[in-house]
Amino acid sequence: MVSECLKNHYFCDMSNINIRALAKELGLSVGTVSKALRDSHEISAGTKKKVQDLARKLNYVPNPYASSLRRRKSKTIAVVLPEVANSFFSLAIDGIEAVAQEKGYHVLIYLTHENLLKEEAILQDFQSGRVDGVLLSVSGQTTGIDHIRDLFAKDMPIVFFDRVCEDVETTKVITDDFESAYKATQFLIEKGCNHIGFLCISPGLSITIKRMQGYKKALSDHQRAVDPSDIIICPDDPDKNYTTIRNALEQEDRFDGIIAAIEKLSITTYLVCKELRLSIPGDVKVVGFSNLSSAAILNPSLTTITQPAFEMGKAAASALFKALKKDSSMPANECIVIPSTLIVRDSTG
Amino acid sequence: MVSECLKNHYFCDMSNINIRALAKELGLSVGTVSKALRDSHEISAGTKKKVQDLARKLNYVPNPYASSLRRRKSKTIAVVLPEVANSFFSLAIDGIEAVAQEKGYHVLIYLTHENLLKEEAILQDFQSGRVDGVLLSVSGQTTGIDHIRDLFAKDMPIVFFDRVCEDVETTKVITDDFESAYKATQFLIEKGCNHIGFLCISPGLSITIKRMQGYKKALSDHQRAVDPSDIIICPDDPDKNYTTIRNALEQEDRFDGIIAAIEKLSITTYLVCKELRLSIPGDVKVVGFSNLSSAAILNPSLTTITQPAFEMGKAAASALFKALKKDSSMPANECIVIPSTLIVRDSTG
DNA sequence: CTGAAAGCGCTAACAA
DNA sequence: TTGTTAGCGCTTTCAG
Repeated sequence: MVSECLKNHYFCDMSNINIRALAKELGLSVGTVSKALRDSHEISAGTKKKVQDLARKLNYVPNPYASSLRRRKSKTIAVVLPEVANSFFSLAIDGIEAVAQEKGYHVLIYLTHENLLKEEAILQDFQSGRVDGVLLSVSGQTTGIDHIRDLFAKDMPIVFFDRVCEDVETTKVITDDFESAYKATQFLIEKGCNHIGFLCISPGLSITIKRMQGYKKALSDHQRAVDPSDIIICPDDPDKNYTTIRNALEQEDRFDGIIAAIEKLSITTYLVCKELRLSIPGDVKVVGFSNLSSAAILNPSLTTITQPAFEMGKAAASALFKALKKDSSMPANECIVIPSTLIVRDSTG
Repeated sequence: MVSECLKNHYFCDMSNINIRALAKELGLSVGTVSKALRDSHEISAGTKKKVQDLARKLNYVPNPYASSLRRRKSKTIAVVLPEVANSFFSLAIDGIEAVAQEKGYHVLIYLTHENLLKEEAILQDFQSGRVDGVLLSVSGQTTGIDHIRDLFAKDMPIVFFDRVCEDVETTKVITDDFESAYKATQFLIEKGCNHIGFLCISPGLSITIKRMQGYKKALSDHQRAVDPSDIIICPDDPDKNYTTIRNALEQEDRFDGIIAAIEKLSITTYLVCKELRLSIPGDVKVVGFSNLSSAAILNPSLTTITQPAFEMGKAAASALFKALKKDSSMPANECIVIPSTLIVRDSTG
């Protein structure tokens, strides 16, 4: 029977029910109760049941911070991203969260807004042991990797996804950026394009480099000259990149084919073409790296290289949890490649 | 000078530098160091400087869990959402994160996937004190609110945004759903529509109800009968809601105007119209509640009611932090309404 | 202004 | 199988 004392306590502030209260109530020690709650094999079935029943009855919820402090494990991972208002990252988060929820982990989210200083500050904080592992897609400004190495050197498991750093020896989940860009470029060549532009944003990013390489390789494999001025590096600002793309398309010898290496650049390209009354695909054919759910109903529908965002999120999270399980072991130094799909629609004729 | 002992320790595992190590090194007590680090007024400027300098030099990072355990504050908030692969919620997270980062708070993210059981489990966990406050946008299945009340009753500050529960006396950040739907409906009437359909998903949701009321009121204010069968409740499944909408548009007396109360239903409507060779806006005019960045380049461009998602996220987070600052006080029982904008484009002729 | 000491709630040796 | 105890690292009285 529940004592008066405890009852009152219970009605006053349920959240103050702790292991000690349960122990006192049952005439057991805190150690026994702790083990019973964790379903330890060294506790008798009867005791376990009594403890668990009372815990449920009193709505006992363990204090995660006490547990984390003691066990040096937080059951929490961090996801560090450039931004979230972007279909790729949104879907990736969905995938990550699905796996984390299944494993009973909590997910802290941090946005760098493509700012290296923020990224550094965020990773620095993880030295505190706030999280057990990190899923990271680096900012567009991230060239140096000291801040990542620092954290990694202290045995923090880090798994990269999409925007990776080759130089850190850990698991990286990526899509086949080189091949996709190659395929897209080749496709535009086959469709008769003679002057194919490559639009990108952060030129230092792994994905940008790979995509650019795929683009260049496809051109040279098809006996096309690679003109550096066909690679347009846009500023990461909606208005400015509108101007940049507009300038490019106002040239005498403008592109008749465009590869937009980033989702938002496809949209800007469409807007510029509308403004300049250039027909897609008549005057310019467009392929975009994109996960837009609305790609099919754009005007015209957009040919995309669609990345397996959800799967990449899941794969990254799974790789991290694999490392966390056999604890004190770091993620394998491997690259998991999940292929993208070229979905042909009307923007390429 | 740093002692040999500490030096070795330092090189082995930086993260094990704690307050005690700093204290020992400086010949101070842990209490003094703790206060110096928190810039307490009861510590001399000289001592503070010495402590802070050493902390920086040794790259000391405080253990957040020890601090949380002791202070019963986690400096962490939770964001509980139905999903994230959705432009509204993505933008809202951006807004929330911006405020949280500024205030030095951490953000845990949880997705309910529109599932009430998950929502209950997630909120139940918060009883542990894992977070200092909760930003919540309820699932489509959430009709009962006992799980929310339970948490709220234990003094957990909760701020609702977008999908709110009227019955919980706390801050709610919403947009003017009734007025927006009214405006959209009126606009379609003015454009000559005689048979306006209202497409929605979760009929129990505050936003759905308000939008539906706005739709009905506009109809009756313009002497139109409100036919319940003009309100189409779609299942929350891409394939099924395609079928539902298709059925509706295959009727003899099909709609000549549609209000899509949810972003994804606009996209489905477009796909169905394409399939059935119905012209937008010729045969059917469409207005969608949507934050799609691609709305302007759809075929045809989509007239939208665009919600101030980012601002709503910021406002909700700000309201929560306001309550957290003057601690032990709960968020005001008020409704912050941030208006949406009707952006007229080609889908309404 | 600084130090000593008592915990926050939980876990994990080690004893019994 | 259960109990005892010593902390995890930090904060916060209260004394000095």
